[in-house]
Parts: sequence; C-alpha cells; structure tokens
Amino acid sequence: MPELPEVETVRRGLAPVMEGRVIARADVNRPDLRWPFPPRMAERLTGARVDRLRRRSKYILADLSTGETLLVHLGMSGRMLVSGDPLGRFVHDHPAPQKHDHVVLHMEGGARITFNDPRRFGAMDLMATDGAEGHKLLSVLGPEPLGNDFHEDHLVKAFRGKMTPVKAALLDQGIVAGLGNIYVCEALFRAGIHPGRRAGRIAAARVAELVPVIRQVLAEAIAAGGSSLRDFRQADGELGYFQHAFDVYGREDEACRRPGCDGTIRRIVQSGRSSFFCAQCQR
DNA sequence: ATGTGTTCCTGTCCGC
DNA sequence: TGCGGACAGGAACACA
Repeated sequence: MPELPEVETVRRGLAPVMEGRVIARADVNRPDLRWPFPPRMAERLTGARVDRLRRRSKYILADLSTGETLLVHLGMSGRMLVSGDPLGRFVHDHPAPQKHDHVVLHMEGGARITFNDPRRFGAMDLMATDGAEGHKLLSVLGPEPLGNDFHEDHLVKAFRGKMTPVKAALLDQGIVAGLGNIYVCEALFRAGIHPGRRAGRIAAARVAELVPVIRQVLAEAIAAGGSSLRDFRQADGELGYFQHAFDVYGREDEACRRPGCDGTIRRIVQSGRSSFFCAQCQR
C-alpha cells in the first residue's frame, strides 16, 4: 500500500519521536518478514541514536550513530504505531499488544514505535551507512519523482521502444521510484492517457506532460497526509494510511469527475492488478 | 534484453 | 452463520 506519499507521511510522523533519540530496546518478535531479519538486529539497534530519518522511494532509512542504517519497508499492509510520546503529539498510553506486532522500538524518553504488518510483505535490514545506496534493494531504483533527476528527457528515454503498457512502465521502480497502483492510476487519469497504451508508442510531448502531473499528484497526496498528521493528539497514533480523495482509484462504475465528461470509470486487470480509468477521456 | 506470470501472507467483503 | 472466492496500497524472482 503505502506508496511514496504514505511513506513520506510516516517518515514525518516518526521523525519528531525518533531523530536525536536513542533506541533503548528493540523487541523483535519473529525471525523474519518477507526476508529474514539481519543477524543480531535487536542488539545492533539497542543503544543506537537515530541521527536522521530519510526516505528513498518507499523505503524509510534511519541513519544510526553506530555507522549503520536501518531500512524499513512497509510492504502492502505495514503500519507504524506511535505511543507514549512525551511531546504529547501522539497517544500517551501504550496500547495492548496486537496480533502482528512484529518489531517494537522503545525510545529513551518513553516513546514506543510498533511495526505491525499482517501480510508480512514488509522488510527490515541493516547496512553500513557508507555506501547504503549500493544496497541490493536501493541500487535498482530509478530517480525520485519529486527530485531533480526526474525530468522529461528521462521519462521519454525510459519509455522509448517499450512495448509494455504505460501502466506497467510507471509501476516499474527502475524507471521512476515510489509510484504504486493508486498514484499511477491517478496520474494517467490527469494526463488523459489510457493505462493500456504501449509506453513506447506515446508521443514524446504527452510523455513529457506526465512529469509535472506525477509531481502534482504526489505533492497533493503528501499535503493531505500532512494535514492528517496534525490530528494525531487525539487519534490513535497510527501512521501509514490516511483519507484521501481519488479521482479514479476504487471508483468503478462511478461518474468521471472531469468537468464536461459524462464517462464512467472502468476497471480492467493488467498483469494481475486493477487499473481504474475513464475510457471517455483517457486515450 | 524484455515482458509476463507466480509467489510470499492475512484479512475483509460479498454472494450464496 | 458459514463457506468459497475475489481482492487488497509491493516487488523479487522464475520463466518464455
């Protein structure tokens, strides 16, 4: 689930309770998620100060005072719960442990961060901070969609000659890193491009238009997530998902929202995943 | 080299 | 109320 905007929202929620603070204890309740945890993960986290929380694509990276970086991926169903936050920004009382609470970080000062992931498609790993970008999972990533390396030339070149549907091309993390099923659908809707169009057959000018559209869709979602963060004092402290209105995602059989369009949102399955679009205004 | 399908898990929802 | 099937925001991997 969590796509780039949700992961960024989680990072922003975690930063005030983690950055500059020491991990007093780490409870690791099982040996693995999608992959085995690194050897002695709990010991390697204990006593480490979190110097900085970063995000790369859908990965959260915590640079530690030990010279190591903790990598966290939320997979499809991963959530972070913050409790006991002394800043009073999140719920103060620690909730009872829940099923699928796989890792719990106890911060000095009282805050607690619980990683809960029913489907266990999430991941955690530890690596040397120096050269972290060479990590197997990070080295294959394309440019950040909100960064300077993501520009019209890049996307046009990446699409050139590709016979794969544009939907799949935008989901390809090596072309642009951080988009998932929801925001690809939303971006294609705004750009007026049918998800089944072959990437290499779209005119360069239309591909170029996708760049600002993708940026805009993501920026709006991050802003929506940020506004949901402000209410965490009385909320349950859960980070990872927030209410956001989509134009096409999840709106099968509903009316197209484009002014002047009387089309209906359709759902098709592409490589096993749902694509939502308006056949009237996406070509 | 590309493109496509399978796979890892649990939970929820919908029709019968 | 139970049961089966479809489906869910990811992405590595095996294959044609």
